[in-house]
Amino acid sequence: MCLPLIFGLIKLSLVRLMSIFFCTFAGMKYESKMCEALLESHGIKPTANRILVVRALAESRRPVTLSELECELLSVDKSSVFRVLTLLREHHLVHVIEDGGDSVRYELCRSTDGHVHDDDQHVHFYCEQCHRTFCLSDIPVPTVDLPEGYVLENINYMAKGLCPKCARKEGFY
Amino acid sequence: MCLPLIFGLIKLSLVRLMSIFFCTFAGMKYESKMCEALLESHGIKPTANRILVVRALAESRRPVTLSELECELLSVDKSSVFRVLTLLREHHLVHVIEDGGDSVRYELCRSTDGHVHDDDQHVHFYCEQCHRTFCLSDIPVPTVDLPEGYVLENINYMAKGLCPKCARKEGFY
DNA sequence: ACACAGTTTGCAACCCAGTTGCACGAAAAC
DNA sequence: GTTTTCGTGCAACTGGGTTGCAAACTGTGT
Repeated sequence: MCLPLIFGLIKLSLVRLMSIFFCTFAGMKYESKMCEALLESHGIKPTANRILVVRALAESRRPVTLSELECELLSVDKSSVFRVLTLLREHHLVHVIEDGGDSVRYELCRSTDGHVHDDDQHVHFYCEQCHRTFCLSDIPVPTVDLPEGYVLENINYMAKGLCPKCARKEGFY
Repeated sequence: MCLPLIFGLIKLSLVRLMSIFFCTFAGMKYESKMCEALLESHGIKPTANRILVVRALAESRRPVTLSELECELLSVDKSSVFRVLTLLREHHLVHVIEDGGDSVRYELCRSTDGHVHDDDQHVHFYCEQCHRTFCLSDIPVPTVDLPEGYVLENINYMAKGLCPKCARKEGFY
């Protein structure tokens, strides 16, 4: 499982320096600057780790788990990734989605105002065969009328079944 | 936390015998017989533990976690509860819902046919203040049109925010 | 009633994502 | 330059979930 043990051994600050180097290298610089700006606009000091985490989140097309981030960002310790994610969550820069797999997934909020409500709440799909979670970005979450008294904060809409690839494998089409 | 350590010490077969005794006592008998029938109708042999678990699920107005069941059914070991739940899930007698709390919750399916699709998929509400999960039984889950190729199995619709009681406490009303 | 095979159960141990305490190092404030 | 605060890595812990195994139970044939 992503060989954290092996790679853990070569988690040297060298790797970290390289990450920083690459950030300021060629086309990546802009990306990194954007992440920095994003962090600052949410009132978070843009440290190296935080930028890396935000960049990884921004670059991934799917919501990711803590351990996926850990594997991708070899230079950053799991606990640091966790703390960054917690911080981002508190500042409404990421939201979590639960797909019923073994761990929760994090996704960058696409909201423009960046505050309590996230105006990009879309439907997700969890494939019970390959255990991947898909963003159905153009399908907004349908709302319901809650009974009197409930105060809605957000909605987790998770459709489950077979993704197109697995459905084909199973002979559905 | 529900003192499992203390009570674990008095988990004697005496307790179990008493449970069985109470099941066949007065008004409880019918309840227990119903659970038995429910199990049998789904092709599951109705053992004492299974009946207890189903009964606990049936009696609870909210979806419950593994550990809640464990605390309630002192006579039954955690692993047995887990295995019963797994079995019930395989036979589509219970479904799981994820409220984003620390553990998943189990709920009896109200479907009449008892097969793959559950015709009682309703909305749930998770209170971020008191961490309770409510069944909004009369609100059916709204459906969406999935893109071509996806095969839908079921939907987890979890609204989050403040429950009426907590909303009042927070001065919303 | 008895032996036997298969099922169910409790116990203990394990797994692993998530979380926390702590001490070191970097950055900011003075 | 010194002090204070903040951020980080490391290691250990937590707790829900899961599994292996042996004992207890159930049902069947004799």
